[in-house]
Amino acid sequence: MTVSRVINDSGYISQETRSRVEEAIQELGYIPNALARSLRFKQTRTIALIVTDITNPFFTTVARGVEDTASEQDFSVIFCNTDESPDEEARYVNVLMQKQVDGLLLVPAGGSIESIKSLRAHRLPFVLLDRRIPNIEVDVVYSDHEQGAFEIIMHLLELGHQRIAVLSGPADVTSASDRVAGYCRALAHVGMDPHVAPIYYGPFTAEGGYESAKRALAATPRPTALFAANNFIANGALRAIREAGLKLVDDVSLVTFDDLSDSFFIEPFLTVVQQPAYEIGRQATLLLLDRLAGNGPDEPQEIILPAQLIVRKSSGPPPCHTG
Amino acid sequence: MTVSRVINDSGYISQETRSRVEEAIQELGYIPNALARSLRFKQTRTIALIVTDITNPFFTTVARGVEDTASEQDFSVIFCNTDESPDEEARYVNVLMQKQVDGLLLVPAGGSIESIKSLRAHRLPFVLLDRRIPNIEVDVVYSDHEQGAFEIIMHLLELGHQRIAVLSGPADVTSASDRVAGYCRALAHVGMDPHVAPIYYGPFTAEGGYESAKRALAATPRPTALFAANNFIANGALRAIREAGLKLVDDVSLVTFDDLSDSFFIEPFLTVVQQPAYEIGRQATLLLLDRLAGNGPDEPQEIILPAQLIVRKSSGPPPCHTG
DNA sequence: CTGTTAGCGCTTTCAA
DNA sequence: TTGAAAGCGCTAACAG
Repeated sequence: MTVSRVINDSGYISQETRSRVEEAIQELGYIPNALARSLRFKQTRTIALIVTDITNPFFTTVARGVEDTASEQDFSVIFCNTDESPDEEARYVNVLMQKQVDGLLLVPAGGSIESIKSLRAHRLPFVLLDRRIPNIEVDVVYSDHEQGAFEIIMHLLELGHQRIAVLSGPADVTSASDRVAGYCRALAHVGMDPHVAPIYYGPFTAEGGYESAKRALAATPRPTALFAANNFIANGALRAIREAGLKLVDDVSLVTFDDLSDSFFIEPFLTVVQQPAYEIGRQATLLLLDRLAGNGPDEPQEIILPAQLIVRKSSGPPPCHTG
Repeated sequence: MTVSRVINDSGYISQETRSRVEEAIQELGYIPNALARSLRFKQTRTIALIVTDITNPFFTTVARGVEDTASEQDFSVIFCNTDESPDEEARYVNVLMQKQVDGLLLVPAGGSIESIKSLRAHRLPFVLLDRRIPNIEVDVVYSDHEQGAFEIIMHLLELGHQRIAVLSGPADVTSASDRVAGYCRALAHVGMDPHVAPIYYGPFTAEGGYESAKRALAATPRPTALFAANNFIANGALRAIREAGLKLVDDVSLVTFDDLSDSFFIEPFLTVVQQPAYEIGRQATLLLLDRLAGNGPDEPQEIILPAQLIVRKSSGPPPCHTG
C-alpha cells in the first residue's frame, strides 16, 4: 500500500492522499507490524542483556545503564538471568539468536565458552561485561578489578596489616581472579610473600562469604584483615565475624569490592572499592550499537574503567600494632 | 522445505531424509528464524515489563520473579524504565505493540491512563503491577498496602505514639494513597483524629523523604514518630533526623514500607512492612501467561498479597511517655 | 504521484 | 512421504 510511504514519509505523495491515509490510520488505530519490517530488513532494533542475576545491585545498575542507552537509540532490551549456569546461558543465547536480536551484552557464566563460540559462528555482534574470557579477543567492558584490589590492599598494608585473608569469588571468573592478582601485586609491592595467608575461593554469595570467613578466622595466627571479593561475601563475612565474637576493626578489619549501590545503605560504613556500574552498562551498549551501525572500531576493544577506593569505618590498624 | 517437518517433527518423514536434514542443519549451523515464525503465528513468545525504575530493589525483585516465571514457559521479557513519566510509558507501549509482544506487565506511572486505553483498544493483554488505576477494571497484582500500613501504625499506637507524621509518596499513586488510607484507618480504629498530624506528599525518593521529614520535624509540637512510605523516603528521613540533631527512637521513631530486599542490609534495624516482591512478579506473570494461553479467568483479577510487619530497632515508645 | 510485483523465512494445505 | 503454492505484513524497485 501507499500507507508505507506515509508512515516512513519517503517518496512522493500528494497532500490529499497523505491526509486520507493518516485519517484512516487514526480511525482504525493502525499500528505497523515491526515483525514484518524486521523480517525484511534483518534488523529488530532489539538487543539482549544476559547477566548472572539481575537482583545483584551491581548488575541492576549495569542494566539501567544499558536500557537508558539503548532506549536513546530506539533499541529495546531483553534481559536474562543465568545464575552462573553455562547451560542456561547457552539456552538463552540460542533463543535470542532465533529471535534475531541485533546484538548481545553478556556477563559470561563461569568458564563458559560454548556460547561465545556459537555467537561467533553466527556472526552475532556481542560485548562482554564485567568479565574477560582469557585468550579470546572480543569486545569487553569492565572496571579495573586488579588496580582496585591493589589500592585497597595497599590501604590495609599502610595501616600495618601483615596477614590479610582473601575471601574470593570463583577461581574461573576473571572479576574474581583479577582481584586476587591485585592483592598479590600489592603484597609483592611491599616485598611480602603473597602466600602468607591463604586465598579462599567460593561463590559470590553471602553463604559463600560466611563459609570462607569462618575458615579464615579459624586459622592461627588469625588474619588481622579480610578482603571480601564482593559485597555479598562481605555480608556473610560480617556474620561470621559477629558469630566468632570478634569486633570489627578492633579485632579484624573488613574491606570489600562494592557491588552494591551506595544509596542502598542508610549509613555506609564499609571501606570499599566502588565500581562504575552504570557507566559499564552505558559504555558497553554504546560500543555494541556502534558496531551494529557499522561505526565500530576495527579491533576488538577492551574498555577498562577505573574503580574508586572509598575509605570508611570498617578498616583500621591491626590489633596490638605499635606504631 | 521439508526442514520444517524435521524441526517440529510433525507429519510423516522417512528416517533417511530426517538424518540427511539433521546433518545439514549441523553443518550449516542452521538456526530457525523465529521472526518469520512469529509473523505467521502472530505470537512472539515475548512479553514486556514496564517499571518506573529497575534500580529500585523492589522492582528488581519483581523483575526477577517475572523473568524466572516467563522463562519457565519459554517466554522472553523486554524491560523498560519510565521514571514515572506517562509520556515515556506511552512511547514504550507503542513500540512494544509494534514489536508484537504477546502481553505486558505494567507499573503504571502516576495518573497515567492513556497507555491503558491504548492497550485496551488494541486488545493487548496486560496485567498491572503494584498500583491500581481507580475505576478501571483490569488485572492487577499488588501487596496489601492498606493493611500493611494499618498494622505498622497500630504498632506505633500501641507503643503510645500520639503524633505520627506520614511521609507519603505521590498522592496520585495508589501504592502511596493506599498506605495513607491504612494510616487513617488505624487512627480511626483507636478513636483518634487522622488529621492530628499532617501528611506530606512527595516523590518516592531519598530527596523527597528528606524534604518531607525536615518539614515534619519542624512542626510544633513535633511528631514522635515518622511513617515513611518507602525505603528511599526512609533513607532521606534518617538524614533529616540526624541533621536535626535528634536521636532515633529516643527522640523520634521511624518506620517504613520496605521496598528493599532484606539481604541488602548488613544489619537491618528499620521496623518495616515487607512486601512479597518476587511473588508479585511471579503471580502477575502466571496470570498474564494464563490469559495468553486462553486459560485465564473470565473476570479481571485483583490479586492482593499479604505484606508482613517486621518489628526491629527503629521503633520504640515516644519520649516522655509514662506508662 | 500511486499501484503492482516480489521476496524476507516460515508453515498450512493440497498435489504429486 | 515429499514438494509446490500461498500468505503472514512489510518495503524496494519498477510500471503505469
